[in-house]
Amino acid sequence: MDKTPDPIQELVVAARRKQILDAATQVFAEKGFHRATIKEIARVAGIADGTVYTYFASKDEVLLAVLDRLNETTERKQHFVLGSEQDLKTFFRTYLQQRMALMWPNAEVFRAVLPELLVNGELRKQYYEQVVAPTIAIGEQFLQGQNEQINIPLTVRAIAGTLLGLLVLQLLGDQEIAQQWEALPDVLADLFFEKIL
Amino acid sequence: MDKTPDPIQELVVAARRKQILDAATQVFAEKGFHRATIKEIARVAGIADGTVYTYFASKDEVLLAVLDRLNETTERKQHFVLGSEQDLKTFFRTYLQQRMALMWPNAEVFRAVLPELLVNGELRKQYYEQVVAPTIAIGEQFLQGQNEQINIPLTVRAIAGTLLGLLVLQLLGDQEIAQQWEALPDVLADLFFEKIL
Amino acid sequence: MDKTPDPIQELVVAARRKQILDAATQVFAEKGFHRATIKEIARVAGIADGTVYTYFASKDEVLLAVLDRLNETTERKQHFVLGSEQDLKTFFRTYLQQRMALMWPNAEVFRAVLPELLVNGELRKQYYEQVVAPTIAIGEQFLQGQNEQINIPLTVRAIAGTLLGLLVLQLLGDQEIAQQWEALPDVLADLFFEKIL
Amino acid sequence: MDKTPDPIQELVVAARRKQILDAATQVFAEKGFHRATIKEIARVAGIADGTVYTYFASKDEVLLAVLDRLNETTERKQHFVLGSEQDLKTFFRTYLQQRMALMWPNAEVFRAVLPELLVNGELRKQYYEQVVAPTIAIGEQFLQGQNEQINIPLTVRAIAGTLLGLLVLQLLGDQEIAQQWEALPDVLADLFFEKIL
DNA sequence: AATGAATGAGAATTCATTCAT
DNA sequence: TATGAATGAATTCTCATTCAT
Repeated sequence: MDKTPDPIQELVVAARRKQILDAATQVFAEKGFHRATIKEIARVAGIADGTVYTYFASKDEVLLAVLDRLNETTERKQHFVLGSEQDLKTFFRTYLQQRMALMWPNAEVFRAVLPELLVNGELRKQYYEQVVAPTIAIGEQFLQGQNEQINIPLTVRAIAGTLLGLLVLQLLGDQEIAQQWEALPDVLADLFFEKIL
Repeated sequence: MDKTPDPIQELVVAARRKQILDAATQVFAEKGFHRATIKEIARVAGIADGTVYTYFASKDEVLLAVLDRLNETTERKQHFVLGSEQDLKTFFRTYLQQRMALMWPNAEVFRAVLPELLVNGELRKQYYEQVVAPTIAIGEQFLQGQNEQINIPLTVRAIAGTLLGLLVLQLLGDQEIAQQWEALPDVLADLFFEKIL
Repeated sequence: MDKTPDPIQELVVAARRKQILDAATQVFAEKGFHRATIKEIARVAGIADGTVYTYFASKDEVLLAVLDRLNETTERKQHFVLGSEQDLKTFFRTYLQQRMALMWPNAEVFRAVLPELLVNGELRKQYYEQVVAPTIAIGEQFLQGQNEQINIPLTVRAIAGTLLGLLVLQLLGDQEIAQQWEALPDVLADLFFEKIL
Repeated sequence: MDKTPDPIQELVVAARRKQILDAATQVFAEKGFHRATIKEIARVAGIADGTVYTYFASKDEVLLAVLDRLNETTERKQHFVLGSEQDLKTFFRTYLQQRMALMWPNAEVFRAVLPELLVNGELRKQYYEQVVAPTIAIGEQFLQGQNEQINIPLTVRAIAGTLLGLLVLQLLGDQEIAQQWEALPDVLADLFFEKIL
């Protein structure tokens, strides 16, 4: 009586979900969560309005799923980095490159998600615990033992904040960042590890 | 038929506008732009729904005005800094202190405004030109001639981004930043001007 | 800041509520609760859809209010009877006349309300406690001491049920009852108090 | 091209219809016609949504069929009574016992069907002609010649109404009737045939 | 025949905006 | 000018029904 896990069905379902989430991501990014309508998401996905509700219980769930997918991408690829260790600056630059390779392509998703994240307490909490806090924790572990003098929590947050802030700046319309983003890892590595100022 | 510029009237009008904008700022910050209703803004302002439309053409205009007021505050107080010059690090720390004294109290307004800024192209452009671009320009002027080696545009954006990113991190629920924000100028000055890592 | 009880406003509000409830009663009676739409109720009331929600929080509340109004009518006029006492049969006939004078004009409201009453547990409970139970209780008090032999609870329910059943029969399309309803008090008085069968 | 009346097929079809009608009866009784969904009826029947439409043209048809089945049951078993005749009171009590044995188990079906009956003119007409009118006619025949004084049509309707009303009272939540329903035939026989009041 | 995903019409509800008082 | 009731467009979500597999 229960769900027989038909592997073909699962593929179809996964494909449909992806189709809807892709559409939702695009429409959210263009219009923001509230101005986006199920009608338009369905239109972009090339399906009927009602079909969205076969795969997601509500518009909120669609947003959640968009967010989840973002996390999954982030999490899955994060591991590569942790093994390779050299001097801190080189490591940092490599880490940045990878981090940014993940963030930048998803910049537009961010535009879609950040607004709700800022305003929706429940969502925010979930995102902070699942994505932000772990990232910061990793950074804090790294700085542990590096330098006794520094305020580790704030320093880590400053560095994480720099990446986040640059992303937001770009979303706010800054062209320079978009154009030179490949140069950013070097610039930031210099900024944080050399006495350039 | 022309507008008689009655100075008393103007005062009354200004006071009413402020009353509405204060309420709007608060409600936008609590609920975000879309979830905020004119009814609630009016309620918080202690006036009738319709009265809002005597002073603002639409809900969008109210948001615009909230944003404008934020800009004005920022701009007006920005000048103070420019005169006093000492060594760069000290100056930077002082600058940060002032900048943050402006930004942090308005953090919640940011929560309300940023989502719309990210999503509303018109608004975004206006904000970028009026607030972001000038700020960056000032930074670029400062770095000009400091150090020939560095990528000035990106470095300035990185520094500005750090502030912005820390603000967003805080809005995303980070407690550490909120608790230690007074320590931030020192931490950042060290991070950028000393070789601490 | 709170509600200033403006007597004129209250009249207007009461009139509007009545206007909506009249329309709702009619549409509920014609189509039943579920098939009735707010759109049609508003149309019959001669107002816009949204206006209904100025006076009632939801469609359910409209039904509740229709029901309440039915109760009020019933309660208010019930008192007349209780004082006048003669022989039981005469009293019963008089009581029936009054009861039916209340029920028959509201027959169509019943058609509207009964379906929901049968299906909606919450509503049903409220209706039973507020209307049915008190009516039965009154009947039981009357029979108390009349005749020791009889099963008072069931007898009272049978008599009340007869009235209710005749109403339902009529709602089911019986013409005879509708045509002769003025003869019913006599017929029932004979049926219950004379040995006619 | 013609329909081949395969007897085995017919059995299968009949079994499926019963399966669906049983499920529908249950779900209608629980939730009422409108709140019941084809999805749930199918789930309870253990089949797919679409399959319902292989056996019934629409949700309305399912209701019709539930009602029809109710009628058939009632009609089929009604005949037994007509032969056995004794004194009227005894006969009446016996008749009641049988009638109630038919009605009470189907009380919950009534809850589902009555609302639609009250509201749906077509259904109502059909039900009245097929079930109510014949029952009343039988009663009228019985009273014919019993007593010249009485208003036969109304008296019969009163008696039938009593049964119907008691059923509705029970559906409205009355516990007493449900608990004592076996005593009802005696109570009613006394009420109608003895001068107890 | 059976399935159940897809469809899309339709319903309740919200809320920015208008306008008579 | 201030009011707040009235408006009705727009939105989310439901569910009877269809139809390709």
